[in-house]
Amino acid sequence: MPPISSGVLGALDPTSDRAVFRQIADQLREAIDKGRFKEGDKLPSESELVEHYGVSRMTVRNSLSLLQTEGLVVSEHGRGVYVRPRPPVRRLASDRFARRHREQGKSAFIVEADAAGSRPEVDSLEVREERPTQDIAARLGSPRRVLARRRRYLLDNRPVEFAVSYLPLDIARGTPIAEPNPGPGGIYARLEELGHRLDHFDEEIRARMPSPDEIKTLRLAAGVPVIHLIRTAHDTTGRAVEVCDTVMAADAYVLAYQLPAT
Amino acid sequence: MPPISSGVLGALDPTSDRAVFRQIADQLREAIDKGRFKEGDKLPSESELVEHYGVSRMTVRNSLSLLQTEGLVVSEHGRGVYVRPRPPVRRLASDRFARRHREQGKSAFIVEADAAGSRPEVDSLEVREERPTQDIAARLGSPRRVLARRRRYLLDNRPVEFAVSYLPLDIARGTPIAEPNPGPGGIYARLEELGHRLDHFDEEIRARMPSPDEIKTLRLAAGVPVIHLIRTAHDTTGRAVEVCDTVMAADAYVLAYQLPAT
DNA sequence: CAGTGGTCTAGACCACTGC
DNA sequence: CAGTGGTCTAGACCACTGT
Repeated sequence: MPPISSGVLGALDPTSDRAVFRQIADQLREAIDKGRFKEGDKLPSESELVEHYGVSRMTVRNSLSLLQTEGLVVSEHGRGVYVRPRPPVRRLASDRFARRHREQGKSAFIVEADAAGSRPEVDSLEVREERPTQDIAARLGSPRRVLARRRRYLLDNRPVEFAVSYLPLDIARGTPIAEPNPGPGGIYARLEELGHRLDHFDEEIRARMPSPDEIKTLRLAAGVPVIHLIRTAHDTTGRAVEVCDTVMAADAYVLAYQLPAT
Repeated sequence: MPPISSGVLGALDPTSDRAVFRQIADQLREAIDKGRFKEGDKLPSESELVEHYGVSRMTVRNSLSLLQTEGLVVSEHGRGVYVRPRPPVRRLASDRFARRHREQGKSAFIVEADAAGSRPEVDSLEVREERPTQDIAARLGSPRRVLARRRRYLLDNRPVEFAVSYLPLDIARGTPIAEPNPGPGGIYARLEELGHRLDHFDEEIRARMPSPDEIKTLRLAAGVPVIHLIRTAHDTTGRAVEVCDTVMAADAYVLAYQLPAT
Protein backbone atom coordinates (compact mmCIF):
# COMPACT_ATOMS: atom_id res chain seq x y z
CA MET A 1 0.00 0.00 0.00
CA PRO A 2 2.33 2.71 -1.18
CA PRO A 3 1.05 6.30 -1.13
CA ILE A 4 -0.68 7.84 -4.14
CA SER A 5 1.79 8.45 -6.91
CA SER A 6 3.27 11.87 -7.51
CA GLY A 7 1.04 14.70 -8.66
CA VAL A 8 2.08 14.65 -12.31
CA LEU A 9 -0.78 12.41 -13.40
CA GLY A 10 -4.34 13.63 -13.88
CA ALA A 11 -7.68 11.87 -13.85
CA LEU A 12 -9.49 9.82 -16.48
CA ASP A 13 -12.28 11.25 -18.61
CA PRO A 14 -15.13 8.73 -18.30
CA THR A 15 -17.08 10.50 -21.05
CA SER A 16 -14.26 10.05 -23.56
CA ASP A 17 -14.46 7.49 -26.34
CA ARG A 18 -10.77 6.85 -25.90
CA ALA A 19 -10.02 3.55 -24.19
CA VAL A 20 -8.96 3.85 -20.57
CA PHE A 21 -5.59 2.22 -21.15
CA ARG A 22 -4.91 4.71 -23.96
CA GLN A 23 -5.81 7.63 -21.73
CA ILE A 24 -3.40 6.38 -19.08
CA ALA A 25 -0.70 5.89 -21.72
CA ASP A 26 -1.41 9.41 -23.03
CA GLN A 27 -0.87 10.92 -19.60
CA LEU A 28 2.34 9.03 -19.00
CA ARG A 29 3.60 9.88 -22.50
CA GLU A 30 2.85 13.54 -21.99
CA ALA A 31 4.61 13.52 -18.62
CA ILE A 32 7.66 11.99 -20.27
CA ASP A 33 7.57 14.39 -23.23
CA LYS A 34 7.33 17.38 -20.94
CA GLY A 35 10.24 16.15 -18.87
CA ARG A 36 8.25 15.51 -15.71
CA PHE A 37 9.75 12.05 -15.93
CA LYS A 38 13.29 12.30 -17.21
CA GLU A 39 15.53 9.78 -18.91
CA GLY A 40 16.22 6.90 -16.55
CA ASP A 41 13.51 7.96 -14.09
CA LYS A 42 11.33 5.29 -12.57
CA LEU A 43 7.64 5.50 -13.43
CA PRO A 44 5.04 4.88 -10.71
CA SER A 45 4.73 1.15 -10.09
CA GLU A 46 1.84 -0.83 -11.52
CA SER A 47 0.13 -1.01 -8.12
CA GLU A 48 0.48 2.75 -7.65
CA LEU A 49 -1.11 3.33 -11.05
CA VAL A 50 -3.88 0.84 -10.25
CA GLU A 51 -4.59 2.80 -7.07
CA HIS A 52 -4.29 6.22 -8.70
CA TYR A 53 -6.64 5.48 -11.59
CA GLY A 54 -8.91 2.98 -9.89
CA VAL A 55 -8.58 0.40 -12.68
CA SER A 56 -7.51 -3.21 -12.81
CA ARG A 57 -3.90 -4.21 -13.10
CA MET A 58 -4.28 -5.60 -16.63
CA THR A 59 -5.47 -2.21 -17.82
CA VAL A 60 -2.40 -0.55 -16.36
CA ARG A 61 -0.14 -3.20 -17.85
CA ASN A 62 -1.80 -2.62 -21.21
CA SER A 63 -0.88 1.07 -21.01
CA LEU A 64 2.71 0.33 -20.08
CA SER A 65 3.07 -2.23 -22.81
CA LEU A 66 1.87 0.38 -25.31
CA LEU A 67 4.56 2.80 -24.17
CA GLN A 68 7.09 0.01 -24.40
CA THR A 69 6.30 -0.75 -28.02
CA GLU A 70 6.65 2.97 -28.73
CA GLY A 71 10.15 2.76 -27.36
CA LEU A 72 9.47 5.27 -24.59
CA VAL A 73 10.01 3.05 -21.56
CA VAL A 74 11.70 -0.19 -20.60
CA SER A 75 10.53 -2.48 -17.84
CA GLU A 76 12.93 -4.32 -15.59
CA HIS A 77 11.66 -7.40 -13.84
CA GLY A 78 11.53 -6.93 -10.08
CA ARG A 79 12.73 -3.32 -10.31
CA GLY A 80 10.22 -1.15 -12.10
CA VAL A 81 9.44 0.61 -15.36
CA TYR A 82 11.89 3.29 -16.45
CA VAL A 83 12.00 6.05 -19.04
CA ARG A 84 14.28 4.63 -21.70
CA PRO A 85 17.72 6.20 -21.57
CA ARG A 86 19.03 7.50 -24.89
CA PRO A 87 22.38 5.86 -25.38
CA PRO A 88 25.23 7.76 -26.98
CA VAL A 89 24.86 7.72 -30.71
CA ARG A 90 27.44 6.63 -33.22
CA ARG A 91 27.56 8.81 -36.28
CA LEU A 92 28.65 7.24 -39.53
CA ALA A 93 30.03 9.94 -41.79
CA SER A 94 29.87 9.81 -45.55
CA ASP A 95 33.65 9.86 -45.87
CA ARG A 96 34.14 6.94 -43.52
CA PHE A 97 35.64 4.78 -46.25
CA ALA A 98 37.92 7.41 -47.69
CA ARG A 99 41.35 5.98 -48.45
CA ARG A 100 43.10 8.33 -46.05
CA HIS A 101 41.23 6.73 -43.15
CA ARG A 102 42.75 3.39 -44.04
CA GLU A 103 46.38 4.46 -43.76
CA GLN A 104 46.54 4.14 -39.98
CA GLY A 105 46.90 0.94 -38.01
CA LYS A 106 43.71 0.45 -36.07
CA SER A 107 40.25 -0.24 -37.43
CA ALA A 108 37.91 2.68 -38.04
CA PHE A 109 35.55 1.44 -35.35
CA ILE A 110 38.24 1.40 -32.65
CA VAL A 111 39.76 4.76 -33.62
CA GLU A 112 36.42 6.51 -33.73
CA ALA A 113 35.14 5.04 -30.46
CA ASP A 114 38.34 5.95 -28.65
CA ALA A 115 37.97 9.51 -29.90
CA ALA A 116 34.37 9.63 -28.64
CA GLY A 117 35.42 8.40 -25.21
CA SER A 118 33.65 5.04 -25.44
CA ARG A 119 35.21 1.63 -24.86
CA PRO A 120 35.03 -0.27 -28.16
CA GLU A 121 35.10 -4.04 -28.51
CA VAL A 122 34.71 -6.57 -31.30
CA ASP A 123 33.63 -10.14 -30.60
CA SER A 124 31.95 -13.21 -32.08
CA LEU A 125 34.61 -13.19 -34.73
CA GLU A 126 34.07 -15.98 -37.20
CA VAL A 127 35.64 -16.50 -40.59
CA ARG A 128 34.57 -19.36 -42.83
CA GLU A 129 33.80 -20.40 -46.35
CA GLU A 130 30.19 -21.02 -47.26
CA ARG A 131 27.56 -21.06 -49.96
CA PRO A 132 26.08 -17.58 -50.48
CA THR A 133 22.37 -16.86 -50.30
CA GLN A 134 20.71 -16.00 -53.57
CA ASP A 135 20.72 -12.29 -52.76
CA ILE A 136 24.39 -12.15 -51.80
CA ALA A 137 25.36 -14.24 -54.79
CA ALA A 138 23.52 -11.89 -57.14
CA ARG A 139 25.35 -8.89 -55.71
CA LEU A 140 28.75 -10.55 -56.05
CA GLY A 141 28.35 -11.85 -59.60
CA SER A 142 27.18 -15.38 -58.68
CA PRO A 143 30.20 -17.03 -57.11
CA ARG A 144 29.49 -20.59 -55.96
CA ARG A 145 31.22 -20.13 -52.65
CA VAL A 146 32.26 -17.09 -50.62
CA LEU A 147 34.36 -16.18 -47.61
CA ALA A 148 32.13 -14.93 -44.79
CA ARG A 149 33.53 -12.75 -41.99
CA ARG A 150 31.11 -12.32 -39.06
CA ARG A 151 31.67 -9.99 -36.12
CA ARG A 152 29.77 -8.06 -33.48
CA TYR A 153 30.66 -4.53 -32.38
CA LEU A 154 30.16 -3.27 -28.84
CA LEU A 155 30.45 0.16 -27.22
CA ASP A 156 30.88 0.33 -23.45
CA ASN A 157 29.86 -3.30 -23.27
CA ARG A 158 26.66 -2.74 -25.23
CA PRO A 159 26.26 -4.53 -28.58
CA VAL A 160 25.39 -2.00 -31.27
CA GLU A 161 26.01 -3.72 -34.59
CA PHE A 162 26.34 -7.13 -36.16
CA ALA A 163 28.03 -7.39 -39.53
CA VAL A 164 28.85 -10.07 -42.08
CA SER A 165 31.23 -9.47 -44.97
CA TYR A 166 31.10 -11.73 -48.00
CA LEU A 167 33.94 -11.97 -50.53
CA PRO A 168 34.36 -14.18 -53.59
CA LEU A 169 36.75 -17.05 -52.77
CA ASP A 170 39.01 -16.36 -55.74
CA ILE A 171 39.81 -13.01 -54.17
CA ALA A 172 40.01 -13.84 -50.50
CA ARG A 173 41.21 -17.42 -50.13
CA GLY A 174 44.72 -17.78 -48.77
CA THR A 175 45.12 -14.04 -48.19
CA PRO A 176 45.20 -12.07 -44.91
CA ILE A 177 41.50 -11.41 -45.56
CA ALA A 178 40.84 -15.01 -44.54
CA GLU A 179 42.60 -14.45 -41.20
CA PRO A 180 40.60 -13.44 -38.10
CA ASN A 181 42.63 -10.24 -37.92
CA PRO A 182 43.28 -8.96 -41.44
CA GLY A 183 45.72 -6.31 -40.22
CA PRO A 184 45.92 -2.50 -40.29
CA GLY A 185 43.30 -0.73 -42.35
CA GLY A 186 41.05 -3.78 -42.43
CA ILE A 187 40.01 -5.82 -45.45
CA TYR A 188 39.64 -2.78 -47.69
CA ALA A 189 43.35 -2.02 -47.25
CA ARG A 190 44.15 -5.68 -48.03
CA LEU A 191 41.92 -5.67 -51.12
CA GLU A 192 43.84 -2.71 -52.53
CA GLU A 193 47.18 -4.37 -51.79
CA LEU A 194 45.94 -7.40 -53.69
CA GLY A 195 45.37 -5.20 -56.73
CA HIS A 196 41.66 -4.52 -56.35
CA ARG A 197 41.76 -0.75 -56.26
CA LEU A 198 38.45 0.41 -54.80
CA ASP A 199 36.30 2.82 -56.76
CA HIS A 200 33.11 3.31 -54.78
CA PHE A 201 30.64 1.72 -52.36
CA ASP A 202 26.90 1.29 -52.86
CA GLU A 203 24.82 1.28 -49.70
CA GLU A 204 21.19 0.21 -49.32
CA ILE A 205 19.35 1.17 -46.16
CA ARG A 206 16.19 -0.27 -44.69
CA ALA A 207 14.60 -0.05 -41.25
CA ARG A 208 12.37 -2.68 -39.64
CA MET A 209 11.62 -4.39 -36.35
CA PRO A 210 14.22 -6.94 -35.27
CA SER A 211 13.80 -10.70 -35.40
CA PRO A 212 13.96 -12.61 -32.09
CA ASP A 213 17.54 -13.55 -33.03
CA GLU A 214 18.55 -9.95 -33.56
CA ILE A 215 16.92 -8.92 -30.29
CA LYS A 216 19.15 -11.46 -28.58
CA THR A 217 22.49 -10.69 -30.22
CA LEU A 218 22.01 -6.92 -29.99
CA ARG A 219 20.27 -7.11 -26.58
CA LEU A 220 17.60 -4.77 -27.93
CA ALA A 221 14.95 -3.23 -25.69
CA ALA A 222 11.32 -3.43 -26.78
CA GLY A 223 10.41 -0.68 -29.21
CA VAL A 224 13.85 -0.34 -30.77
CA PRO A 225 14.00 -0.97 -34.54
CA VAL A 226 17.07 -1.99 -36.48
CA ILE A 227 18.75 -0.34 -39.43
CA HIS A 228 19.65 -2.88 -42.07
CA LEU A 229 22.52 -1.72 -44.28
CA ILE A 230 23.87 -3.63 -47.27
CA ARG A 231 27.09 -2.26 -48.71
CA THR A 232 28.71 -3.42 -51.93
CA ALA A 233 32.33 -2.49 -52.64
CA HIS A 234 33.28 -2.04 -56.29
CA ASP A 235 36.79 -1.95 -57.68
CA THR A 236 37.88 0.27 -60.57
CA THR A 237 37.09 -2.48 -63.07
CA GLY A 238 33.48 -2.36 -61.92
CA ARG A 239 33.62 -5.71 -60.21
CA ALA A 240 31.81 -6.18 -56.88
CA VAL A 241 34.55 -7.41 -54.57
CA GLU A 242 32.75 -7.41 -51.22
CA VAL A 243 29.23 -7.28 -49.80
CA CYS A 244 28.79 -6.29 -46.16
CA ASP A 245 25.45 -7.05 -44.54
CA THR A 246 25.00 -5.06 -41.34
CA VAL A 247 22.25 -4.89 -38.72
CA MET A 248 22.48 -1.96 -36.31
CA ALA A 249 20.56 -1.00 -33.18
CA ALA A 250 18.66 2.00 -34.51
CA ASP A 251 18.91 3.93 -31.25
CA ALA A 252 22.70 3.84 -31.44
CA TYR A 253 23.21 5.26 -34.92
CA VAL A 254 22.87 8.25 -37.16
CA LEU A 255 23.95 7.74 -40.74
CA ALA A 256 25.24 10.72 -42.67
CA TYR A 257 25.61 10.99 -46.43
CA GLN A 258 26.55 13.63 -48.91
CA LEU A 259 24.76 13.83 -52.25
CA PRO A 260 26.02 15.72 -55.26
CA ALA A 261 23.73 18.40 -56.71
CA THR A 262 25.03 17.86 -60.20
CA MET B 1 -17.56 -23.78 -32.20
CA PRO B 2 -15.50 -23.74 -35.35
CA PRO B 3 -13.45 -26.87 -36.11
CA ILE B 4 -9.86 -27.24 -34.96
CA SER B 5 -7.56 -24.98 -36.92
CA SER B 6 -5.50 -26.27 -39.80
CA GLY B 7 -2.72 -28.73 -39.11
CA VAL B 8 0.18 -26.29 -39.36
CA LEU B 9 0.35 -25.67 -35.62
CA GLY B 10 1.91 -28.10 -33.14
CA ALA B 11 1.47 -28.65 -29.43
CA LEU B 12 2.87 -26.83 -26.42
CA ASP B 13 5.81 -28.15 -24.45
CA PRO B 14 4.67 -28.08 -20.82
CA THR B 15 8.19 -28.89 -19.61
CA SER B 16 9.65 -25.85 -21.33
CA ASP B 17 10.70 -22.75 -19.39
CA ARG B 18 9.47 -20.64 -22.25
CA ALA B 19 6.21 -18.84 -21.49
CA VAL B 20 3.15 -20.36 -23.13
CA PHE B 21 2.31 -17.21 -25.06
CA ARG B 22 5.86 -17.12 -26.43
CA GLN B 23 5.63 -20.75 -27.53
CA ILE B 24 2.41 -19.98 -29.37
CA ALA B 25 3.98 -16.91 -30.96
CA ASP B 26 7.01 -19.02 -31.94
CA GLN B 27 4.83 -21.54 -33.73
CA LEU B 28 2.87 -18.88 -35.58
CA ARG B 29 6.07 -17.03 -36.49
CA GLU B 30 7.65 -20.18 -37.82
CA ALA B 31 4.54 -20.99 -39.84
CA ILE B 32 4.71 -17.51 -41.37
CA ASP B 33 8.46 -17.68 -42.03
CA LYS B 34 8.11 -21.04 -43.73
CA GLY B 35 5.30 -19.74 -45.89
CA ARG B 36 2.60 -21.97 -44.42
CA PHE B 37 0.78 -18.69 -43.88
CA LYS B 38 1.46 -16.38 -46.77
CA GLU B 39 1.27 -12.62 -47.12
CA GLY B 40 -2.32 -11.50 -46.61
CA ASP B 41 -3.44 -14.89 -45.27
CA LYS B 42 -5.79 -14.97 -42.34
CA LEU B 43 -4.42 -16.57 -39.18
CA PRO B 44 -6.66 -18.88 -37.12
CA SER B 45 -9.07 -16.79 -35.06
CA GLU B 46 -8.47 -16.19 -31.38
CA SER B 47 -11.16 -18.67 -30.40
CA GLU B 48 -9.67 -21.33 -32.70
CA LEU B 49 -6.27 -20.81 -31.08
CA VAL B 50 -7.84 -20.94 -27.62
CA GLU B 51 -9.39 -24.27 -28.54
CA HIS B 52 -6.30 -25.65 -30.26
CA TYR B 53 -3.90 -24.88 -27.41
CA GLY B 54 -6.30 -25.19 -24.50
CA VAL B 55 -5.34 -21.83 -23.02
CA SER B 56 -7.26 -18.74 -22.06
CA ARG B 57 -8.05 -16.02 -24.55
CA MET B 58 -5.74 -13.47 -22.92
CA THR B 59 -2.81 -15.81 -23.46
CA VAL B 60 -3.61 -16.11 -27.14
CA ARG B 61 -4.05 -12.35 -27.44
CA ASN B 62 -0.69 -11.89 -25.78
CA SER B 63 0.92 -14.05 -28.47
CA LEU B 64 -0.76 -12.18 -31.27
CA SER B 65 0.17 -8.82 -29.80
CA LEU B 66 3.79 -9.96 -29.71
CA LEU B 67 3.69 -10.82 -33.41
CA GLN B 68 2.08 -7.47 -34.08
CA THR B 69 4.86 -5.51 -32.42
CA GLU B 70 7.31 -7.53 -34.48
CA GLY B 71 5.55 -6.28 -37.57
CA LEU B 72 4.61 -9.76 -38.74
CA VAL B 73 0.82 -9.50 -38.56
CA VAL B 74 -1.91 -6.89 -38.49
CA SER B 75 -5.25 -7.35 -36.82
CA GLU B 76 -8.46 -5.99 -38.27
CA HIS B 77 -11.34 -5.44 -35.94
CA GLY B 78 -14.26 -7.73 -36.72
CA ARG B 79 -12.37 -9.49 -39.51
CA GLY B 80 -9.36 -11.35 -38.20
CA VAL B 81 -5.58 -11.30 -37.88
CA TYR B 82 -3.62 -11.31 -41.15
CA VAL B 83 -0.04 -11.81 -42.21
CA ARG B 84 1.14 -8.30 -42.96
CA PRO B 85 1.36 -7.65 -46.67
CA ARG B 86 4.65 -6.19 -47.87
CA PRO B 87 3.75 -3.06 -49.78
CA PRO B 88 5.65 -2.05 -52.88
CA VAL B 89 8.84 -0.30 -51.91
CA ARG B 90 10.01 3.07 -53.10
CA ARG B 91 13.70 3.23 -53.81
CA LEU B 92 15.46 6.54 -53.34
CA ALA B 93 18.55 6.57 -55.51
CA SER B 94 21.67 8.50 -54.67
CA ASP B 95 21.42 10.62 -57.81
CA ARG B 96 17.85 11.66 -57.13
CA PHE B 97 18.80 15.32 -56.82
CA ALA B 98 21.04 15.46 -59.84
CA ARG B 99 20.44 18.62 -61.86
CA ARG B 100 19.40 16.69 -64.94
CA HIS B 101 16.39 15.30 -63.04
CA ARG B 102 15.18 18.85 -62.47
CA GLU B 103 14.96 19.85 -66.11
CA GLN B 104 11.59 18.23 -66.72
CA GLY B 105 8.25 19.55 -65.69
CA LYS B 106 6.80 17.21 -63.12
CA SER B 107 8.10 16.60 -59.61
CA ALA B 108 10.47 13.73 -59.03
CA PHE B 109 7.92 11.93 -56.89
CA ILE B 110 5.24 11.98 -59.59
CA VAL B 111 7.56 10.97 -62.41
CA GLU B 112 9.06 8.11 -60.50
CA ALA B 113 5.74 6.76 -59.23
CA ASP B 114 4.23 6.87 -62.71
CA ALA B 115 7.18 4.90 -64.00
CA ALA B 116 6.71 2.30 -61.26
CA GLY B 117 3.03 1.93 -62.12
CA SER B 118 1.73 3.42 -58.85
CA ARG B 119 -0.74 6.23 -58.50
CA PRO B 120 1.05 9.15 -56.80
CA GLU B 121 -0.63 11.94 -54.89
CA VAL B 122 0.46 14.90 -52.78
CA ASP B 123 -1.83 16.39 -50.16
CA SER B 124 -1.92 18.37 -46.91
CA LEU B 125 -0.10 21.12 -48.72
CA GLU B 126 0.60 24.00 -46.40
CA VAL B 127 2.95 26.92 -46.87
CA ARG B 128 3.49 29.44 -44.09
CA GLU B 129 6.03 31.57 -42.32
CA GLU B 130 7.02 30.56 -38.81
CA ARG B 131 9.65 30.61 -36.11
CA PRO B 132 12.11 27.74 -36.58
CA THR B 133 12.89 25.21 -33.86
CA GLN B 134 16.33 25.44 -32.34
CA ASP B 135 17.58 22.51 -34.40
CA ILE B 136 16.29 23.82 -37.72
CA ALA B 137 17.59 27.32 -36.95
CA ALA B 138 21.05 25.95 -36.20
CA ARG B 139 21.14 24.11 -39.51
CA LEU B 140 20.07 27.20 -41.47
CA GLY B 141 22.44 29.71 -39.86
CA SER B 142 19.99 31.00 -37.22
CA PRO B 143 17.35 32.90 -39.18
CA ARG B 144 14.65 34.37 -36.95
CA ARG B 145 11.85 33.26 -39.21
CA VAL B 146 11.56 30.69 -41.99
CA LEU B 147 9.21 29.64 -44.73
CA ALA B 148 7.82 26.17 -43.98
CA ARG B 149 6.40 23.99 -46.76
CA ARG B 150 4.52 20.92 -45.47
CA ARG B 151 3.17 18.12 -47.63
CA ARG B 152 2.25 14.45 -47.50
CA TYR B 153 3.01 11.94 -50.23
CA LEU B 154 0.77 9.00 -51.07
CA LEU B 155 1.15 5.98 -53.35
CA ASP B 156 -1.99 4.15 -54.44
CA ASN B 157 -3.88 6.01 -51.75
CA ARG B 158 -1.48 4.96 -49.01
CA PRO B 159 0.47 7.71 -47.19
CA VAL B 160 4.17 6.89 -47.29
CA GLU B 161 5.98 10.09 -46.37
CA PHE B 162 5.48 13.40 -44.62
CA ALA B 163 7.93 16.19 -45.33
CA VAL B 164 8.55 19.76 -44.21
CA SER B 165 10.95 22.06 -46.01
CA TYR B 166 12.34 25.10 -44.22
CA LEU B 167 13.92 28.04 -46.05
CA PRO B 168 15.27 31.34 -44.74
CA LEU B 169 12.74 34.12 -45.42
CA ASP B 170 15.26 36.37 -47.17
CA ILE B 171 15.58 33.69 -49.82
CA ALA B 172 12.03 32.47 -50.17
CA ARG B 173 9.69 35.35 -49.44
CA GLY B 174 7.84 36.72 -52.43
CA THR B 175 9.24 34.08 -54.78
CA PRO B 176 7.51 31.11 -56.43
CA ILE B 177 8.93 29.06 -53.55
CA ALA B 178 6.30 30.64 -51.32
CA GLU B 179 3.53 29.44 -53.65
CA PRO B 180 1.74 26.13 -53.03
CA ASN B 181 2.95 24.92 -56.41
CA PRO B 182 6.48 26.18 -57.01
CA GLY B 183 6.46 25.03 -60.62
CA PRO B 184 8.49 22.57 -62.73
CA GLY B 185 11.55 21.05 -61.08
CA GLY B 186 10.34 22.00 -57.61
CA ILE B 187 11.95 24.39 -55.17
CA TYR B 188 15.48 23.29 -56.05
CA ALA B 189 14.98 24.49 -59.61
CA ARG B 190 13.59 27.80 -58.28
CA LEU B 191 16.52 28.21 -55.90
CA GLU B 192 18.97 27.92 -58.77
CA GLU B 193 16.99 30.42 -60.86
CA LEU B 194 17.21 32.80 -57.94
CA GLY B 195 20.98 32.58 -58.07
CA HIS B 196 21.55 29.98 -55.38
CA ARG B 197 23.43 27.43 -57.40
CA LEU B 198 23.30 24.17 -55.48
CA ASP B 199 26.52 22.41 -54.56
CA HIS B 200 25.57 19.39 -52.46
CA PHE B 201 23.08 17.94 -49.99
CA ASP B 202 23.82 16.55 -46.54
CA GLU B 203 21.48 13.83 -45.33
CA GLU B 204 21.12 12.48 -41.81
CA ILE B 205 19.23 9.24 -41.28
CA ARG B 206 17.71 7.82 -38.14
CA ALA B 207 15.16 5.07 -37.50
CA ARG B 208 12.76 4.89 -34.57
CA MET B 209 9.22 3.98 -33.61
CA PRO B 210 6.60 6.52 -34.69
CA SER B 211 4.83 8.94 -32.38
CA PRO B 212 1.03 8.63 -32.11
CA ASP B 213 0.81 11.63 -34.47
CA GLU B 214 2.98 9.96 -37.08
CA ILE B 215 0.99 6.73 -36.79
CA LYS B 216 -2.09 8.75 -37.65
CA THR B 217 -0.79 10.80 -40.58
CA LEU B 218 1.03 7.86 -42.15
CA ARG B 219 -1.68 5.32 -41.17
CA LEU B 220 1.06 3.03 -39.89
CA ALA B 221 0.37 -0.53 -38.82
CA ALA B 222 1.71 -1.72 -35.48
CA GLY B 223 5.31 -2.83 -35.71
CA VAL B 224 6.30 -0.47 -38.52
CA PRO B 225 9.13 1.96 -37.67
CA VAL B 226 9.78 5.24 -39.41
CA ILE B 227 12.87 6.50 -41.18
CA HIS B 228 13.64 10.05 -40.17
CA LEU B 229 15.68 11.90 -42.79
CA ILE B 230 16.99 15.43 -42.43
CA ARG B 231 18.44 16.92 -45.59
CA THR B 232 20.33 20.20 -45.79
CA ALA B 233 20.87 21.83 -49.19
CA HIS B 234 24.03 23.90 -49.60
CA ASP B 235 24.74 26.38 -52.36
CA THR B 236 28.14 26.93 -53.91
CA THR B 237 28.96 29.67 -51.40
CA GLY B 238 28.58 27.09 -48.63
CA ARG B 239 25.37 28.57 -47.34
CA ALA B 240 22.59 26.24 -46.13
CA VAL B 241 19.59 27.32 -48.21
CA GLU B 242 17.05 24.67 -47.25
CA VAL B 243 16.44 22.02 -44.62
CA CYS B 244 13.97 19.25 -45.38
CA ASP B 245 12.70 17.18 -42.46
CA THR B 246 11.11 13.95 -43.65
CA VAL B 247 9.40 11.06 -41.90
CA MET B 248 8.85 7.94 -44.00
CA ALA B 249 7.00 4.69 -43.41
CA ALA B 250 9.96 2.33 -43.12
CA ASP B 251 8.20 -0.52 -44.89
CA ALA B 252 7.75 1.60 -47.99
CA TYR B 253 11.35 2.69 -48.57
CA VAL B 254 14.84 1.61 -49.42
CA LEU B 255 17.43 4.37 -49.45
CA ALA B 256 20.42 4.00 -51.72
CA TYR B 257 23.65 5.95 -51.54
CA GLN B 258 26.97 5.92 -53.25
CA LEU B 259 30.14 6.56 -51.27
CA PRO B 260 33.49 7.48 -52.79
CA ALA B 261 36.40 5.21 -51.99
CA THR B 262 38.88 8.03 -52.19
C1' DC C 1 11.50 -10.22 3.34
C1' DA C 2 8.42 -6.84 0.78
C1' DG C 3 7.82 -4.88 -3.59
C1' DT C 4 8.33 -5.24 -8.30
C1' DG C 5 7.01 -6.93 -12.92
C1' DG C 6 5.72 -11.64 -15.72
C1' DT C 7 2.33 -15.03 -16.69
C1' DC C 8 -2.20 -16.95 -16.71
C1' DT C 9 -7.22 -17.84 -15.84
C1' DA C 10 -12.32 -17.28 -16.58
C1' DG C 11 -15.20 -14.71 -17.11
C1' DA C 12 -17.89 -10.05 -19.10
C1' DC C 13 -19.52 -6.57 -22.39
C1' DC C 14 -18.57 -3.91 -26.46
C1' DA C 15 -17.71 -2.51 -31.55
C1' DC C 16 -16.92 -3.87 -35.96
C1' DT C 17 -17.46 -6.99 -40.12
C1' DG C 18 -19.89 -9.69 -43.27
C1' DC C 19 -23.67 -12.35 -44.71
C1' DC D 1 -27.31 -12.33 -37.23
C1' DA D 2 -22.93 -14.98 -35.90
C1' DG D 3 -18.13 -14.38 -35.69
C1' DT D 4 -14.42 -11.44 -35.11
C1' DG D 5 -11.18 -8.61 -32.40
C1' DG D 6 -11.09 -4.61 -28.45
C1' DT D 7 -11.53 -3.53 -23.71
C1' DC D 8 -11.86 -4.51 -18.88
C1' DT D 9 -12.31 -6.94 -14.33
C1' DA D 10 -10.67 -9.57 -10.20
C1' DG D 11 -8.43 -12.56 -8.97
C1' DA D 12 -3.99 -16.16 -8.72
C1' DC D 13 0.82 -17.74 -8.60
C1' DC D 14 5.47 -17.00 -10.10
C1' DA D 15 10.34 -14.93 -10.72
C1' DC D 16 13.30 -11.33 -9.97
C1' DT D 17 15.26 -7.34 -7.21
C1' DG D 18 16.60 -5.07 -3.34
C1' DT D 19 17.43 -4.72 1.75
